[in-house]
Amino acid sequence: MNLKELAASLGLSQTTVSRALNDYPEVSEATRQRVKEAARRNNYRPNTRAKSLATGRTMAIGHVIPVSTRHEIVNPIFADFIAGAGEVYARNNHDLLLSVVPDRDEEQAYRDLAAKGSVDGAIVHAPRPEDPRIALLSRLGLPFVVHGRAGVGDGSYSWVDVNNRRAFHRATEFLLDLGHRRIALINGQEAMDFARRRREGYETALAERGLRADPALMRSDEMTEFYGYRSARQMLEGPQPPTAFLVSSMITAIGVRRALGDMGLRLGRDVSVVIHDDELSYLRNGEDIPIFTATRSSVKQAGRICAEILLDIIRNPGRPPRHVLLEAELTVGESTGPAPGRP
Amino acid sequence: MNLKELAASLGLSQTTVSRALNDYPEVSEATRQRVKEAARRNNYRPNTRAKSLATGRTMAIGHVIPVSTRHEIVNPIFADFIAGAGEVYARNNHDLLLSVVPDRDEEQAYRDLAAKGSVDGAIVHAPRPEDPRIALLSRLGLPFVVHGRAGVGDGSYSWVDVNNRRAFHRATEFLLDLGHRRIALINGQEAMDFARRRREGYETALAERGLRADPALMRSDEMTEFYGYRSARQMLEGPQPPTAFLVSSMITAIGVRRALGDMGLRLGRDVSVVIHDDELSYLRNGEDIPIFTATRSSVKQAGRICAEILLDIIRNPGRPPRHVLLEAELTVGESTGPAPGRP
DNA sequence: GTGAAAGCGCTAACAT
DNA sequence: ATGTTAGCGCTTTCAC
Repeated sequence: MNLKELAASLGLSQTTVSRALNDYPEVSEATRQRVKEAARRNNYRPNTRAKSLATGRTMAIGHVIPVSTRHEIVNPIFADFIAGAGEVYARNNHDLLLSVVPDRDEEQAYRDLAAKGSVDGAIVHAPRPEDPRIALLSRLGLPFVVHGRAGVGDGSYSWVDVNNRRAFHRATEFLLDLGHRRIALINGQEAMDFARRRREGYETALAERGLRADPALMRSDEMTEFYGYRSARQMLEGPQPPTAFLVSSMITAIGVRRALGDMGLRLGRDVSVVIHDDELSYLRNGEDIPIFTATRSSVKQAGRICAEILLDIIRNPGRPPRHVLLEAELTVGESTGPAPGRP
Repeated sequence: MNLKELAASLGLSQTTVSRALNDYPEVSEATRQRVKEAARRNNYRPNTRAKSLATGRTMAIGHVIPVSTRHEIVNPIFADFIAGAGEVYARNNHDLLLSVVPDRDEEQAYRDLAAKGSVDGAIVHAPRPEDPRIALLSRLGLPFVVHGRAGVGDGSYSWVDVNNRRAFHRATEFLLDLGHRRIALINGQEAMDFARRRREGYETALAERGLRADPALMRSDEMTEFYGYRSARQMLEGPQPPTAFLVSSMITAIGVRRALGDMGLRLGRDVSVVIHDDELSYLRNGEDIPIFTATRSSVKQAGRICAEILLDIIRNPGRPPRHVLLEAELTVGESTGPAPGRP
């Protein structure tokens, strides 16, 4: 059923029906009721294409998900973020347009979104330092919000990020307080902004206690299970093994734990592990994770906030950019132990 | 730049330009070249809204992702499936419209997609037995493909599924061949079609060797890590512990492995674990998983196939429904061992 | 308070 | 081979 038919069935003009449905004040209350009731009865929904053509607003937001040409697997972060954002869109009658593109032609994807006029705004995922997409979107005049930061010119656009620096700072402090002195950092690729910040937090916390980060205890790579396993084994078999690990992702932490298992080491007795990740609520029930910061649910929250800011920007252009820094929760589980040989 | 402006800049009518760009045969080759070149230069993209209004085709596919009202986390399966489907859409110039809805009003979401005319077809995720969405979509006349099966009337619509029955049948046989007799099944909720099929495969394989499934070794629940931990501990502490586990998801398997670790049991020596899951390529590098069937990448493949079938249905209405049953790969890792006390 | 008519950007039937 | 025109379903002036 379309507007024309609905109007005909009511003996009214399309105009009046449209106005009634869109809550224009000049329609009489009686008419409005009658129209709305009929619309409900007929499960009438205005055709979004026609509506957006007429209004110039698409009521849709674009998300561009880069998929690695090297891996089959998609980062589950995207799923949670999008779930959060999708919630907000649904509440605000917006659609979510998802473009899955090989990571090399991400830019063209944004260019297309703008040129085809299919969205009112876009979300930028996984920004890299000096990310060209940001300049591009500014140039195109397409409203956008970044999940994370690109490092430079962060003040000129809106972003929502987790306070990675502080999360790792606090986690490191926590381990230091337990008496640990040799704390390993198994980090993500430093090409990613968040990994750089995590390292800074870690190094700063050490420095504040007069300690220097030991390069032998630091790794930076793509966060796979095997990377965690390999790194942990190498370090633990080294001359001065760590007594604690800071790990950047759950899947990598699983690898670390496998290494511990293979070497007969036990969490909370021989070694402590801290994980910063956004997937951990998966494991939470089990309570076997000594400490962790941030959860995948906080990513969902980031998705919600990004979406809300973007919708706000679209509704109120010209406002100054907004920045939200989410604090990661630091949770301490039962099996966290002091450094071996300490009280 | 829109069609009008492009046409004006070329001194041609909109019609000719439109025809040239859409490869209509009646345009002269010279004109076509000239038009296409100008379009390229100006980064012209037809406005999708206008186009779909004019053609009646939206060139968009809807995916409805139900999010549990109980959990924050989104099943990563969706992400991989959508990545696969998205690839196909991109190749075929289709958009992907994602609706994130609370699992209780999924049906309304499909109803809306149809009424708002925002998509040409839809994918049905995670079908349940006698899923009402299937009847609904048939009634609405919206083309659709189901990822999985709803159990009854499977012949009447198109679906793509993994052969869960056979996967579990083979995995069980494999363990039986290793000498295992007490094989535990830690399954998903039987409200899900795939879980039922997995159990059938398991039971059949046992029956074929004259064994009966022991209810004490079977569990069915939502697949969390703690569920795996709890189930494994209970069984292993019971009077007749299992020597092998068939586990329905990676995260649950992590729980099982934690239980083994806590009890001082080792994989491939004391216990074997088989995992059927779609997330396992995560762990694959590490090669510590004795056996597994299907991988998350096969879900991506399922996404591709679903998308291709759907596009085909849209292009060629009235063809008989198509059914694709993907065989799960069965991979055997190094640490798979014979049943304890056997050669 | 309601309606007629124009127009959003495109395609497609109908000229020529 | 190219152009004119109508129309997709809606919103939005403008008129009454």
